[in-house]
Amino acid sequence: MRRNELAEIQALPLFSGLRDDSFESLLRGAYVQNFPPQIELIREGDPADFLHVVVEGTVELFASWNGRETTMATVRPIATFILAATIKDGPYLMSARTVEKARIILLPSIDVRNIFEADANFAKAIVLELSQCYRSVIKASKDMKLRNSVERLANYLLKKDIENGGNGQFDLSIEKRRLASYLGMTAENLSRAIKSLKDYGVEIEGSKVTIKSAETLGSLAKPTPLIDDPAY
Amino acid sequence: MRRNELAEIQALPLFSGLRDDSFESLLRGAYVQNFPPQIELIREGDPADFLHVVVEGTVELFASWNGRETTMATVRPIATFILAATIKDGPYLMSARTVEKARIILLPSIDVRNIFEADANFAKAIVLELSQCYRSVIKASKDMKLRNSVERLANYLLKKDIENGGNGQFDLSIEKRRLASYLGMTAENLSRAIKSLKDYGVEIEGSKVTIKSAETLGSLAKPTPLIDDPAY
DNA sequence: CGTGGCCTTGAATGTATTCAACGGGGGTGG
DNA sequence: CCACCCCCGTTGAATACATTCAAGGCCACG
Repeated sequence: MRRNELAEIQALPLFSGLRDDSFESLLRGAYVQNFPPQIELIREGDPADFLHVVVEGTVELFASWNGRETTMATVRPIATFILAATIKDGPYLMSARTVEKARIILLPSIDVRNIFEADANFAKAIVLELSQCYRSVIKASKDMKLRNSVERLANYLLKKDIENGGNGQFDLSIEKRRLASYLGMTAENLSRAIKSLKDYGVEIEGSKVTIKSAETLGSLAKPTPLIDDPAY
Repeated sequence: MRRNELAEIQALPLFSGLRDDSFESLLRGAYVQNFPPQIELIREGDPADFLHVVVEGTVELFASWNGRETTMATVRPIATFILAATIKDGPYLMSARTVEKARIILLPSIDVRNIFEADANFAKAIVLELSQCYRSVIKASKDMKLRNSVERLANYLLKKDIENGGNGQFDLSIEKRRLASYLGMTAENLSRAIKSLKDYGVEIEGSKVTIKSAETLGSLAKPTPLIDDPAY
């Protein structure tokens, strides 16, 4: 494990409050791995042997049933996934695969559970992390159920614009077919959604996005912190 | 508060491990209230002043945006809701209303947070409860995204059948319009879904449900613990 | 006996997916 | 260096799934 990564991990809210001995014993069984794109990391139904921490790259959580598949969430650095399964010692409810190449820390679930039992600070940190995860899923679910595809795209673009300085010009740093999946629609449908946003002053050429008026786009998107603010 | 309720509350996984002094101070600020049907208990966006525990009746969690509304979950005794908002001291992400008349315990969030800080056992119990809530939402989300309305109904009926002894005869103890909302569809659509299940040996007259062959219905429903088992 | 609510049914509409076809750009191999 | 090919993105048409709107039946209740 790289030295600066170690510091970075210890700085994570989830681990920052740990006693030194807890943190050490957690890392003793841990290892880091680099994965190429499109590798399946875990499969739903399997026992949750490791808590995963995404240090670099992007991971997609998805679920399948009866030959169908749907994207549930996207995890970017630095964040954990399948914490709940680890804690409950239950099976994964979702599968995960890398989207871009990714660097991931694997912490044996048994260690996580042991330290959770022994170190009250860790238990508290887990509560906060879990609350965050829970609320993220709720927000994603609201986005999916309450908005149609054009509205989801509009809100996504507004969010990205702000992340990139809010000057109405930024790069879509993601393949369109992945974006489509991320937004819960087909690639074809995304094409049409992009087209229909022209009326609201959105221009997308290749990966270059131009929003002529955030006001106008906002009148369609109607963003709200109760869905769109990750910190809420 | 009724005496037997107090015992019942203390028996909840969430509270059973508490130190006696913690439990007492938690109850000091608590109160119990009876609500008629269709009362709005909390509104999304409001600060999370109380942790709610449903002792009796049914509560629906729902979310709104831009004039639309969708049911997110249904809470039945004995369970808590909005634990995550309470812990994070954040705003509610969902609204809640009673469906049937309900008896609910209200625990001031500030007390919950204080005891969470002071009593490590409580922190652990909260982690388990939160994990449970999280996984429930994931399962509900999978049900919604991976299945169409007929399949959701089929799985619902199979589950209810088992709850009622699994003899293929039971009572739909819920209004159809509510069931429709619970299953994420309109009342009209539920009517049609019921009709289309006739081919699979399902007969619904009024509130009496008859499943001629759980096998046949199962071939359509394809239930899986990764979506349908609440204990998973 | 009337009335209101719940349920059902039909028709029209909307949203999104599927299937098929095509264009263009980047990379590879000749 | 160029031709080829593959993959991504786009577009159109057909289809699937679900909602909306309108109307009518049934039952319980006053």
